[in-house]
Amino acid sequence: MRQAATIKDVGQRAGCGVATVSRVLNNTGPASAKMRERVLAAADALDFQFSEVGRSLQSSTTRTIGCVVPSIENPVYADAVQGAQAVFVNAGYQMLLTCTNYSADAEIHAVRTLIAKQVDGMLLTVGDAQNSEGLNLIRRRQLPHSLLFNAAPAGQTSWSVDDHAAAAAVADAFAKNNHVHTGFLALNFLSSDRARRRFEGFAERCMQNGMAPPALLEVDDDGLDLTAHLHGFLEDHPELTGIFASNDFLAFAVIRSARKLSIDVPRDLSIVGFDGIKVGQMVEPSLATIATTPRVLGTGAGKTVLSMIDGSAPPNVPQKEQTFSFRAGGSLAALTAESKDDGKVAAFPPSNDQTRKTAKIQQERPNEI
Amino acid sequence: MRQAATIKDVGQRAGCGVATVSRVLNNTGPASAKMRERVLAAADALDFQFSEVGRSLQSSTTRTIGCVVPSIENPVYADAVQGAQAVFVNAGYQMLLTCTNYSADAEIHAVRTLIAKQVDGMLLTVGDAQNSEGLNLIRRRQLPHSLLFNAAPAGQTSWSVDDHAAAAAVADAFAKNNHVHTGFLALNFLSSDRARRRFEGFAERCMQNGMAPPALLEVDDDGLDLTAHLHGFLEDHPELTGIFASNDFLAFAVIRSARKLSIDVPRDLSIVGFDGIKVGQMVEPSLATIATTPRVLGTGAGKTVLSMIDGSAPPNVPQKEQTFSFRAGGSLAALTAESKDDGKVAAFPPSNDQTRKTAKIQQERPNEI
DNA sequence: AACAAATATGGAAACGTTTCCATCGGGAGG
DNA sequence: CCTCCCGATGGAAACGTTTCCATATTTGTT
Repeated sequence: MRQAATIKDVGQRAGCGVATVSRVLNNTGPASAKMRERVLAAADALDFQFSEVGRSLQSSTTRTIGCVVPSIENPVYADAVQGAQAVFVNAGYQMLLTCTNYSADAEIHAVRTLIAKQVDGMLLTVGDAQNSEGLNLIRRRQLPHSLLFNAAPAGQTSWSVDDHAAAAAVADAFAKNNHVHTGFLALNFLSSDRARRRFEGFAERCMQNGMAPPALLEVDDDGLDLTAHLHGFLEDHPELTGIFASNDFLAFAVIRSARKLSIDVPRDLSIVGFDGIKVGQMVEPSLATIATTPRVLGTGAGKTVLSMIDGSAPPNVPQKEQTFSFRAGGSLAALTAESKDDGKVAAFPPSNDQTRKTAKIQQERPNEI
Repeated sequence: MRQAATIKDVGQRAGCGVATVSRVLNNTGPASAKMRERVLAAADALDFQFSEVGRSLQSSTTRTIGCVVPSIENPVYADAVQGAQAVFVNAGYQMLLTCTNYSADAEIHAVRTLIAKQVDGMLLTVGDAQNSEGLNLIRRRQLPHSLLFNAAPAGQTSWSVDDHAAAAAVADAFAKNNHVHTGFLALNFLSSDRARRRFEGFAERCMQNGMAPPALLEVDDDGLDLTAHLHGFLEDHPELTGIFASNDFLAFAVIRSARKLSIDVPRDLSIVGFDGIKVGQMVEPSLATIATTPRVLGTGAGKTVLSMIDGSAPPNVPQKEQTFSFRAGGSLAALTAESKDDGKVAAFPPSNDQTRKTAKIQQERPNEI
């Protein structure tokens, strides 16, 4: 039993040729009743299962789809991946998953390996869709694929959030609440075209709304403690009343750092996130954010790939405007006319002193109950 | 270029046999300088890549490892899976991922498919390790594998949190804070041996600590609104001062529902979670919980499987006691002697009556912010 | 009863590799 | 100059399937 049984073993035990075994077990072609029974019995006795690799070789199809995403620690990707995976199993496909950790090297390496493994299709989120070696390889090979969370280059299908428009909606939300001086906070700004699109959309609409151009704060470390960064940022830009974080985790990190710095959210500083992860609605203050539907995107992209494989009609990608919605939350508050006028001063009114002291103490013993 | 080139095509173009091509491209066996050059050129011109399925058939090895987990929407699994995946790529393996959504059917189906795909090993979190059809199949086939987040049956390796002891630590934390009447909240209680072990460990230690046996609240729907459940639960058990939620999301959901019911956390009700997801430390109040290290478990389990495959020495599994640690947080507060004495009355002092009324009203409009 | 037609069955090729083995050529040592 | 060896090379088998084709067996029709 150590070595798995092959179709040959079954044939031998059933006293017939391999062709017959194949026909019986696959229910393809004719077979007499007794033969059928003998084969079934033999297969059962030997715990026989067809080897997919033998099949793949002969059919030049692997019923496997490759999936490449930056990281599933981010629930946005996790949800999308899980949605796609569900679509795949339903259609009898398995999913080979690779996380690149936002590394272009890992990306191209993953694509190469998946191509060598002869995946029937591919689902991927690349760092930069305009300039991805892996993506080029896939195109050259004409492998069925769909992009996910990347803006589609002309004539390509892609399931993604309209980052540009969504970021513009954030600018509008700030404007509606009388904010003028805002900042944009990004992680992996260089290795992610998504963060860049969000910044562009945000900055553009800020201008259109007559707001100041947003200040850009880029952080590179993955640790969650932004306190020092935030402190420096606010010192450099004392007029800031709101920060747009390029994802919800970053937004949470800012809120926490603000708390440590005795800056009240939203009274002293408003925060808006991006993605709409579910904990955002469970905490106090709730997080104002762009709500997205990663699962929908994942299943859609999965179905697209499958349709390219079997030639069926692809699902319709959602209208750009339907890929997101602004979700109000307690972390974004309106600036009063007064505080709007003199900005920073209003942000730290005298009555705050008590608060600040308490906060300092907490900062020194952060893990205390 | 539509059909990928094979080694035969390369041989033809280079004017040599396939054996030579194989030797040159794999750097195995001798070859003259000119031959080497011609083969390399041909391979390059044809964009040649070896087909892994051909290789797999001949080597009866796929360099693929199967991974079966309930869901990567839970960051605990997501982290573990990503950790394992990183270990695998490093060793030149790819990972086939399947999420079962806590379904036993999906579990056995996934295992079967992965076996048919001839994975070299398997990493899995099953619903019930004592009674898993898939696990039995794997054992019968003597496939290298490791469990993850399941308690190991005798003599088996498993990378998991000591749920029992961790839950006991929660009971201790409640005891230290003078709580006597607690509840245990679980999702998927029936389909997850983890939740059951946590309940047992918790209940046992509660007894040992002279506390009341914990009340069990089981919810089955996946929606995040527990308000109605919580309300009913507290009505049935008015003496409750603390709730142990079997994971952090559930804990957040309880806190949110409590907020809707105008029950202050931690003053009126203490909450402790399980898992230690990172947002828990970013919110206010911070979440008291059992901190775990899913990534460590994932990488460990991954390495274990690899070691079983190549026969090398397996990594040491951590001591049971080192698989978790209690993390204090603002959601767990000490009961004052007074409130401890007369329980319920103190938890809902007269001044709270107003509160309770408000709560009822809010309950009728559960999704309001 | 004999023959046609249909049904059952097995042999063998093909899919893309690796690897064993045989062959072929040439240089060194006698 | 003849052997002996060693490096370079190609042929072919094997891995586990499916499927085409040929053959053998049954059934049905006159």
